Amino acid sequence: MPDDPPAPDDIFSAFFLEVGILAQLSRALFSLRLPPGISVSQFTVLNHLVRVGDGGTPLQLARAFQVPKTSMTHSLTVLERHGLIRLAPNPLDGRSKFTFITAEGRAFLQASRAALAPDIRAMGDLFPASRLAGVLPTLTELRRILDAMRDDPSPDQT
Amino acid sequence: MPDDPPAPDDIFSAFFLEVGILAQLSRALFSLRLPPGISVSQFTVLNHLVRVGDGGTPLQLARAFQVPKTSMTHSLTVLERHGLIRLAPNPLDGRSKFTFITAEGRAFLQASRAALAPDIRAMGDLFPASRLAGVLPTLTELRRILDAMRDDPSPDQT
DNA sequence: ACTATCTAGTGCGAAACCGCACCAAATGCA
DNA sequence: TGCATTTGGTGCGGTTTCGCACTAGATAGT
Repeated sequence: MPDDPPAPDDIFSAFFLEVGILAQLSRALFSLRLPPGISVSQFTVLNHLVRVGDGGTPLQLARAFQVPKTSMTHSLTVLERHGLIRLAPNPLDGRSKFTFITAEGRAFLQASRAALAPDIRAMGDLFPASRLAGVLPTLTELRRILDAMRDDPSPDQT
Repeated sequence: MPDDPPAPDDIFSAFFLEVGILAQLSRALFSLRLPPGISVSQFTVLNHLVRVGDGGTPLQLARAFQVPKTSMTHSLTVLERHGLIRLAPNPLDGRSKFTFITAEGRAFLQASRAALAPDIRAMGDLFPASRLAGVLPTLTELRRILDAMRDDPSPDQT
C-alpha cells in the first residue's frame, strides 16, 4: 500500500458503505426469522411501541424512524390488518390518530424476539457485545447530526 | 425482574437499530443530491465498479453487496438503460456477462461525487472523520461475521 | 458420449417504499 | 366571524426489492 492519506471523504464513504451493508445484512438475517407476511419494518415499529410506549400518532412514529409518513401509513395498515395494533381516532384532533398495540401484538413481539434470540446469542459468541457498546455512542452522535442536517435544508451557502 | 444490567441482547438491538436509522438517513440525504431517476443503489454500484474495477459479473456484484441476484439484475438494467454501464457477453461462459462502466458512467459518477462533497464536508465540520475511522474496523469485523452467518445456514438449531 | 446436476441470469408477481397530490381538520390572522 | 395557511393522514402511481420458477449453458459422473 503506497498511499494512506487521511482523505476524510474516503472515511465517510467507507463508513456509510459499511453501515449500509450492515443494515442490509442484519435486515436479511432478521427477516428470515420472522413469520412470513411480517417484515422487519413492521417488527421494528412494534418493538418501538413497546419500548417507548404506545398511544402516539403515526406522524410521531414516522419521525422517530425517519421515514416518509406515507411509508408509515403503509406499515401501520399492515400491522392493523394483522391485528397487531389498533388505530383509534384522536378525540382532541379530528385529523389525527392514536396507535396502540394489541395483546396479539405483544404476544407476537414476544415470540419474534424469542425467534431472534439464538442468532443474537450466536453473534454474541463471535463478537463481544461490549465492543459494540463502545461504538454505539459514536453512531448515535452521528445520527443526531444527520438528523439535524435533514431538518435544516441548508447544505452549504454562506 | 427489576434488573437489566448489561443485557447483550439490548446492546445488539440498540446497535442494529442505530445502524438501520443511520443507513436510512444517509440514503435519504444522498438521494436528495442525486439526479432524479438514479437511486442510491445505482450510484453505489457505479462507485464500486470504479473503486474495485469493472469487468466482473453481475453475480459477483450481487455478492459484493449482499443482495439477491434479481435485485442486481434490476439495478444493472436501469444503469444500462441510462447508458452508464455496458453489459457484454462472457465469451468463456455463455451464461455469464461482464459489466463495464461507460465514459458517461464515469462522468456521471464524477458529477455525483461533486454534488455530494458539500454535504460530506458539512458532516466533517460537525463530526471529525477521525472518530469514524476509529469505529470502522469494528463495523467491518462485525460485517464479516454476519456475512459468515449468512453463508452458513447454521443459526443454532434449537 | 450421455445424462444428471449445478450455475448465471432473467421474467414474473407481490410486497415495500415513497413523492405527489389531495382532503379534512386545526390554527392564525384580521 | 371569515378566510388563508398549516398540518395529519391517505389514495395513487411509479420504482425498488426479492422469492420463485424457468432457461440456457457448464460441469461431473459413469
